[in-house]
Amino acid sequence: MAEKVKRRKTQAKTAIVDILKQSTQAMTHQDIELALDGLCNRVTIYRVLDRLVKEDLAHKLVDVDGVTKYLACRDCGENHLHHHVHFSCEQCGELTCLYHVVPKFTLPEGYHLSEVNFTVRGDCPKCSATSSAAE
Amino acid sequence: MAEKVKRRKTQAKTAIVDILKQSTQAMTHQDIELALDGLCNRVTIYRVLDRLVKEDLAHKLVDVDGVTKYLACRDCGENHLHHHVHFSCEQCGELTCLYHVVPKFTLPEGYHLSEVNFTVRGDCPKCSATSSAAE
DNA sequence: CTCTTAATGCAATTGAGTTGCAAATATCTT
DNA sequence: AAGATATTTGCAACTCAATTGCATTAAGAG
Ligand SMILES: [Mn+2]
Ligand SMILES: [Mn+2]
Ligand SMILES: [Zn+2]
Ligand SMILES: [Zn+2]
Repeated sequence: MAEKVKRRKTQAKTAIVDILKQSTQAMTHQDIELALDGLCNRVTIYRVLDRLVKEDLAHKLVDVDGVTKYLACRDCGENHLHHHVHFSCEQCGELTCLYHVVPKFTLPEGYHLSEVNFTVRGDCPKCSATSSAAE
Repeated sequence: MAEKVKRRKTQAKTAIVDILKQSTQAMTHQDIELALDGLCNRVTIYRVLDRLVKEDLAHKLVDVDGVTKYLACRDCGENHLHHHVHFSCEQCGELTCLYHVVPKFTLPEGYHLSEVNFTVRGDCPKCSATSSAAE
């Protein structure tokens, strides 16, 4: 029943994967478009990103403010679950994975977990350093 | 420096607060519009909701899929922090607060927390019950 | 009741994301 | 290498949530 689609290695896909891999933080569609500098069409970026997510090469995250961002899949293991915390900086706006911060919790009876999205907002080390220095 | 704005008690605001308070789950703008049944303009709903959030009478949440939802503020204490888990059902789509589920975690040095958004996706008790009964 | 200003309605606009379709191109087959 | 085939792309048009400007309405203070 599962349609087997033969993926192709294209210029746009290669470029986008490279850009995502080079970034330490999650990127918006717009970030990527800017980085690509006209290499391909806006729509193509959306479509490539969709494919990357399907192929488990990238993750699609929604930030606390509703902004959709993409992240290269690194060492996520089998299921590509993000059990760790994502940190969203209120000052510089960057969204990063805190791979080592894995919250502990227990769901009540009857709830069945399939995915987790734990985002913490605040000031990142960089920004809290500069803002406290300014005082 | 803080602008003191004198809020007014209007028909739209009262109705929207009532609707939010009666709901056990977070509601979208559309849900609210439907419940209001033409009582006021679409834009007014957006503006009232913004005000309610500013006045700490409601919370604005973004679901895992990017859908914005609103929730009446109940016993949130002083700072209105949602340290508990929000559960988002993949089947019925409802988003609810699991007030008793508060994850434990520790941020690394240098990170300063101001807000938390922890959403768990999966099947709610209602939906997991009916789907296992169907097998 | 009168005055001030917050709140509303309406029409137009923005911006992210999607869709249909024809043209381009990656990959497979001879 | 050339041809066949299905994927990928570009473009234009579209959808849908949310925002904005502005004239009008209506809280609520005095
Ligand atoms: Mn992954
Ligand atoms: Mn609250
Ligand atoms: Zn920062
Ligand atoms: Zn459910």
